[in-house]
Amino acid sequence: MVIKELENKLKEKDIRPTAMRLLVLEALSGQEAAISLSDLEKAFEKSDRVTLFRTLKTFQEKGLVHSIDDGTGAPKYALCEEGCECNIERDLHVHFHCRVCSETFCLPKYKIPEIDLPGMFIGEEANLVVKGVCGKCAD
Amino acid sequence: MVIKELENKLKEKDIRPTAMRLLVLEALSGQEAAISLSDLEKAFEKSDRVTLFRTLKTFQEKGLVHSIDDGTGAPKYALCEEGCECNIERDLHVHFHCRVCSETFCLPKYKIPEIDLPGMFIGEEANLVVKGVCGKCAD
DNA sequence: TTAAAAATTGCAATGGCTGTGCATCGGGTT
DNA sequence: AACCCGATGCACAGCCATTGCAATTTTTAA
Repeated sequence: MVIKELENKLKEKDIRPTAMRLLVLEALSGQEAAISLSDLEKAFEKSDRVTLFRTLKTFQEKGLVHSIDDGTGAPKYALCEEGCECNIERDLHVHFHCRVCSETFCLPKYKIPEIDLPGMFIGEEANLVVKGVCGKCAD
Repeated sequence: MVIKELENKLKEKDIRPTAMRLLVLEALSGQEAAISLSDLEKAFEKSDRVTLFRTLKTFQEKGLVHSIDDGTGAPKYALCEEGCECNIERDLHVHFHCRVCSETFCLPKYKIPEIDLPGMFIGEEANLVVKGVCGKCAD
């Protein structure tokens, strides 16, 4: 049963599986692209914005999702992949933002290259967003 | 005379040199780090936020400054350097954001490496922000 | 030099977004 | 069953970019 799988996914991360959270997790699972809080709100018209906000916050704290700042002003959220180390170390993978459909994709296979900074700077994390046109919008 | 230099800088970029603009340009010139609209507003308490906003927008359109999204929610602005091609092609250089003093620096010598994207993605520009601690705050 | 036109500026206000305080609800525990 | 604690929903505050409009300043033209 699919609901069971979602439940387990939450329990694995030490998140109490409420109805709301199962729905949000399901929505995130069905998405290829990262989604913003507003996107979620549109998908769940019946629910409160703040609840969704806090749900995402909880997911993030527990390491179930990571947030992406793609420069649109609104953070986007995506499920962490198997090997996602976004909460352990720096978030290393590249994100792609399509200027046509405004969707943002994780490119987990593409890591951010090391940057040799000038001596006085100590780098801790890095965020690389490539903008352009995605496959769906290119045709 | 210094004012003359600032004036020329504006005229070069086809910007009409008003008092406001000269002051903003002067403020930008004196800064090593990139500054936000709010920073500017604090420096010019007598002037209106919207005017400063539009001044920066004009500067940006004319290629005098470029804006940086360092993930703090508020865009920051920095003067374009000699070889800055931010409006011609993609903005290639790296920015550094200090989590202690919240300042953002341009690292014009550090270019964003080319990323080989999966076939369906067409990259047009890229934004790389490294976060950490700057020299002033490291001590 | 003066009048008209255009650009700039300042004020008021809007809309989008994150985030907080507080009361309520519901599920789990004793 | 009574209790407790976390989750939820509502109201609201705060920050930011952005627009409309009127007043002012600067440029252009006569």
